[in-house]
Amino acid sequence: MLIYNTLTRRKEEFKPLNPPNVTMYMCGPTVYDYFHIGNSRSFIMSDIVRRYLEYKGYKVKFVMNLTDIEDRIIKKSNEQQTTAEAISQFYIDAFFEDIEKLKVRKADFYPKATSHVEEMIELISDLERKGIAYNVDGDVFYNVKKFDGYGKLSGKKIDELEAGARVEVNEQKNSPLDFSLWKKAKPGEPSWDSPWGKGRPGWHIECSAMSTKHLGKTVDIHAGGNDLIFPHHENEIAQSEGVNENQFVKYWMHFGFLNIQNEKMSKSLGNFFTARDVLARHSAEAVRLFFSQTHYGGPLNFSDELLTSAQKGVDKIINLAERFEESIAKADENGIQPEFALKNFYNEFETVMDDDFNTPQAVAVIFDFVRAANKVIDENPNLTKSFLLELKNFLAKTAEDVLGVIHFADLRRDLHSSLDIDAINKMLEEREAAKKEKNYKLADEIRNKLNDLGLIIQDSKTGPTFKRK
RNA sequence: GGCGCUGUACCCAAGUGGCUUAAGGGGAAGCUCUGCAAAAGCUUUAUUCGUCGGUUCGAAUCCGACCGGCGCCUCCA
Repeated sequence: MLIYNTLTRRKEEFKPLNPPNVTMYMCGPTVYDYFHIGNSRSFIMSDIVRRYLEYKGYKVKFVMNLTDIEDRIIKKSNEQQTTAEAISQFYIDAFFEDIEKLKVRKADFYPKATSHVEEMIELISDLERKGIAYNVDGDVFYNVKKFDGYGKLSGKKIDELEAGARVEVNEQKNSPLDFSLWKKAKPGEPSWDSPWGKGRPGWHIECSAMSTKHLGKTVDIHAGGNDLIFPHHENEIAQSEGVNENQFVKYWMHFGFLNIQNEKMSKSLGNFFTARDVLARHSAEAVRLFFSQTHYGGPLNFSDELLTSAQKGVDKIINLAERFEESIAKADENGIQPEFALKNFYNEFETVMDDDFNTPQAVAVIFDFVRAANKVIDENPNLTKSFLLELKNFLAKTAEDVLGVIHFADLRRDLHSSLDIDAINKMLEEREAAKKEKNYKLADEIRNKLNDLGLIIQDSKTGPTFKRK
């Protein structure tokens, strides 16, 4: 399978270090606020990458960091007159709630920055010993010129960056490009003891330290949003490879932005919706299908209309899933087992996903399957149970397990929770009777009543069925 | 200024040299089924891929120029 590697700007054959094991590190949230729907794109797409690797038989160890010490957290804690810890814990809880609602699978481990200060100090000390880091009165900086490969990920050259001159001027730094490894404590800030005095770690150092500690010196995949390429990931490479001679990351993956009216959605521009706001209006499945319908690397515009269209697509898949559930319940092994190119659908799905996770084409394969499956059910009233189960399994393995755009367990729950099935069946029988007497007025009245209960009635050759609106 | 992404139907979007005289979803229109609906199926909806040139037997796909949109270079998924 091929993965586009930001480092080489090419699609490369994916060869993990120790197959079938795969190590994957994803840059997680800074927990100073609820995350927005743009952030969700990275979380969901990395989730899909991880799920597909598992589909392929890899054993993935997936680690996502939680940045729980950072300027914005400190600022908020001062504003609210509480501790940084209280702020970060509040938003960590919120993060897990939202991630669960988005049906993003939990990482194997969520290391917190504040639990790894010791490891970060060690790493900074190593850099200092090697003459790469320098201490200026309690602030420690990374000397960018001491690392030959600086700029290799983002394609930047040190000279040009300096010419750019948008870098903040800090008299203490040797060069404006040098970045903070350790920040000297200011009054009222949380701090830790270190060889350089009280202070707190810089932002970039945490990922180097935690990735190495939990996944080893070389990680197979390191992922994050496009905006992390520079400086964050560039600096991670400088830190980790400055200390360890071996390669820090084999495959760098970066996710495109979610835009609003062609502008990047971001907190600073104020043009964002939180994930929880969006999930109040749309299903997680619609959000996931919406993201899956475009390639992970490019930009994508967000709007409620687009999510509504995605929901229509989800409904189409759900409809088929419900047909499966109903027909499987009724079916046995006395029936027809027609020709069906199931193997081709699997092959197609894998071929396109193997090509750098081409989820839009994978979605297309699923919709092709939906049409073909509907057709075979239409044309054959008595299919065998095993045949139907095989078809259902395709949806379960692709649409559910990999893309997460449908969930069979939710279907059953939706149908059977908080509904008086007996009463509904009784109303349906009355309606059938009315229909037989051609008392359509009464039949429609009953249907309207069921509509008011939130049910959609569908007549079919085998009798009426119902589903939730 | 440097680096990178991007322009395909009414909307979203895949495809990066012949398998595609362009997938899939939404929308729209017609038909089948239906008491009517709904669902599903079938059919139709880009001779054309920002513009202009070039390379090639052959280009949406390669090259050049131009026009337009966006991002990073500062915290940001």
